[in-house]
Amino acid sequence: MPERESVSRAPRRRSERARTAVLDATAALIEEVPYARLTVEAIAARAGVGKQTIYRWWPSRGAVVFDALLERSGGGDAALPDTGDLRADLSSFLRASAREMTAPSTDAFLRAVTVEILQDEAVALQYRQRLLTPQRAAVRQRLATAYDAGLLRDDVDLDVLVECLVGPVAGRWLLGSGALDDAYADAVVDVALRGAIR
Amino acid sequence: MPERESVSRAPRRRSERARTAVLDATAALIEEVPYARLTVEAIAARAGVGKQTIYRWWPSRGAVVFDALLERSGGGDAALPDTGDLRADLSSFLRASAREMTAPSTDAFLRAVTVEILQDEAVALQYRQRLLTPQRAAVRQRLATAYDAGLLRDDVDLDVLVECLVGPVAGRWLLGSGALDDAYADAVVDVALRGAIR
Amino acid sequence: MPERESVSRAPRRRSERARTAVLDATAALIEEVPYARLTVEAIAARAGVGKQTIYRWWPSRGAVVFDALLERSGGGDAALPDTGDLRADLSSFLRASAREMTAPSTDAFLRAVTVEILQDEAVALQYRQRLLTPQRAAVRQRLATAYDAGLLRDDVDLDVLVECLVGPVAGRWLLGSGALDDAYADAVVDVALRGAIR
Amino acid sequence: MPERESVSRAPRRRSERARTAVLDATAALIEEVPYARLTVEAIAARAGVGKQTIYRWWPSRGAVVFDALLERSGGGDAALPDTGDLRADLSSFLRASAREMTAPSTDAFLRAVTVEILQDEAVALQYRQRLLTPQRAAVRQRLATAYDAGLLRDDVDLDVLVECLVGPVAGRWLLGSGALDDAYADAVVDVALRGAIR
DNA sequence: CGCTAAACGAGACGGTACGTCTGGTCTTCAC
DNA sequence: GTGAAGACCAGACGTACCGTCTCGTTTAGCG
Repeated sequence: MPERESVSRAPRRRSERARTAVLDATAALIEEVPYARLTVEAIAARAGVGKQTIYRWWPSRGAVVFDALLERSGGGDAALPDTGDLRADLSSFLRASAREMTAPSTDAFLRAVTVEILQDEAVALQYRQRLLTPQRAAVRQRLATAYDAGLLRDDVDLDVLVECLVGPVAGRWLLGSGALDDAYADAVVDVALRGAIR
Repeated sequence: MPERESVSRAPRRRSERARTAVLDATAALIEEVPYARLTVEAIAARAGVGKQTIYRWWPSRGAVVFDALLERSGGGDAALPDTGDLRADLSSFLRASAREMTAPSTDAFLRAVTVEILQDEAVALQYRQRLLTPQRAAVRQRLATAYDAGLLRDDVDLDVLVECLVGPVAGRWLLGSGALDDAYADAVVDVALRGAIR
Repeated sequence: MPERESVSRAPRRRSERARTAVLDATAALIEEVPYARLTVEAIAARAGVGKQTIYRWWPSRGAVVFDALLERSGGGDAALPDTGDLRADLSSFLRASAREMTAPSTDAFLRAVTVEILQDEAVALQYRQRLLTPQRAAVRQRLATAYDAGLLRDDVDLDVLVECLVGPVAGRWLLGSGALDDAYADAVVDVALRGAIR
Repeated sequence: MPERESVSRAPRRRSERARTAVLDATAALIEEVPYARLTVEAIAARAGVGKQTIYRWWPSRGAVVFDALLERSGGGDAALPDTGDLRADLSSFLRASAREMTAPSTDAFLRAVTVEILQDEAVALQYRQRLLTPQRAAVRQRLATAYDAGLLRDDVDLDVLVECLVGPVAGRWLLGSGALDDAYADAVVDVALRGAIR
């Protein structure tokens, strides 16, 4: 079992101090400056680190940013609670997601990572594997429970259902096409769930 | 009624030749080079135009790219056809959208514009007003017809319904989390529509 | 006999107002901004004239500057006074020249024109013909009078003598290698004249 | 005793290779293109150096050009030979100077530096200190020897005498007002010296 | 416990592109 | 039909960062 997993290369005699300083500086700067102006030099300066130390361990700015997001999200693979009330569980999850996404700090981070995802397939892959998949698996798990309990239609595709819940919220966040509030979260749950329950 | 509306500034004695050359060059380059390496200098060179001519009429690279997309999308406010079969109409729309998004040319353009949307609220606003809103209005119109015909539940929010159709598809495109094929389009229509019909 | 002579092209139906405005603006700007930053655009703007009007009548910035100097110097071909005292006449001439050259306004103008002379043979030629030669002729004339009166050695070359008077003063102005005061003017006259008188 | 002194800033961990390449490229270009079209970019390109490397160590194009001249002139503080014949020594010095100034390569360099001297007092100061003063001191030294030997008049100012020798030659070079040949050099020596000897 | 190799901070380097400024030309419109 | 206004193509300006490459200086692990 590898001790550290990330987009950065394998450490040999790596300074944990430097690594942490870089990721912290990155997190701080992401919230302070527009992402287009977030430079590796600024990260290095803020972290009190040589540029080479960054380029030694990360292949690109995007990788640093992604690692910073990883560090921040921790495991993130917390399963959805199961109160027995599917609609309520989904609603509280989607409400929490929406709330989180609109927090300035998360918003800035997410924008940065999304920009990288759009331009670098390697980051996109990492994002899917290490953040997206676990998150969706958690939702899917809750739905699977309901499915096994016979609450959902036989012909429903759980993966599609997950995306029908998460997609609209992500869309609003990305495009700013409307308020990302509890009401919206619930409305999405309503539509998706009504289309799935037996 | 203004003759030309875009994110570029109001023209005074502007060269249409230069304007067109810039947008064409931009469209061509977007498909040829990774967006991160699409430079204003390259656009100017390709267009046979001075850099100043670009900076005179557009505030940023993002604005040029957005204008190029506008030019490309033309009106784009084509209404959805109404064959009387709501499910079929939505399905064919979503299938077409998915197919369009995966075309390399559109994909590259969309990635570029999305990157700008994420980093420049002015572009995001323009995108919403001039592309997103008309497109969604078209879908909404088709749904409204069905609603008026009493096919949909009384309590359904048409705007949310639109997003439940479009959001998941956009999500897959953005994150590459699965195939963007006809089957997926239909599955989304199934879930969304089953949750909306009376 | 041409009506106007200068480095500018031949007039056809030229606006005297524009011509004067350009030369005045040039003179004003030469004193206000470092010559390296004196742009044709600035002259045009200051003169309330289109750039094309300048380029239509003058081949280069240097030509404008030179014309402005011409306008300023007027004829300039005033002969040296002849009080009968050669040394006194030369001294007062050289003193006046030195004083003139150190006046900020003349200094700036002279620097500008010298820069052009160094880089544009056409300007250099015009300068020699229209300003330098008349000035030196005036000095030479005074020396010739003395020569004819038998005051100077037979073998003296009057042209060289003129340059031995003017050269050192010009050198000090150009290089700032010492004070350009009356004492220096007199000292130069002393050396040159003592080497020339019988 | 500092190892290198110039208008460039103090080196810290400067690349001698880059420094030399820049000065060599500058020297080459000065002879090839009119000074007005000598750009920093061209120097950088020719030297195989980044523009920033030039701007890091020199404050302006003029400073680079001056440094290139310094490099070229080497010490330059060679004393005048003393054959015992003052007139001959001065004559050969002035003839050599005149010949040197008319060599295309030196001429181009000198024009460039003079343009800078006229527009940048910092360059003018450096020129006086590092090139003009040593050169004049050499001439003055030869004159002083003659003075101490009682060959010159008591009341002669050696500095003025130096300028009466050098000034006319410089004037002809600057203005192109006549041939810069041996005859002229001798004529100037004649006038100046005849005005100075006892 | 001292050697040695690496990782480190610093920052110069060759480059690329930025956004601005100006040169000189060409076009439009008012007088 | 000239001249002001100013857009146009071109290209240099001086700056900001890129990613690479020395520099000496820690620092960690092995021998």
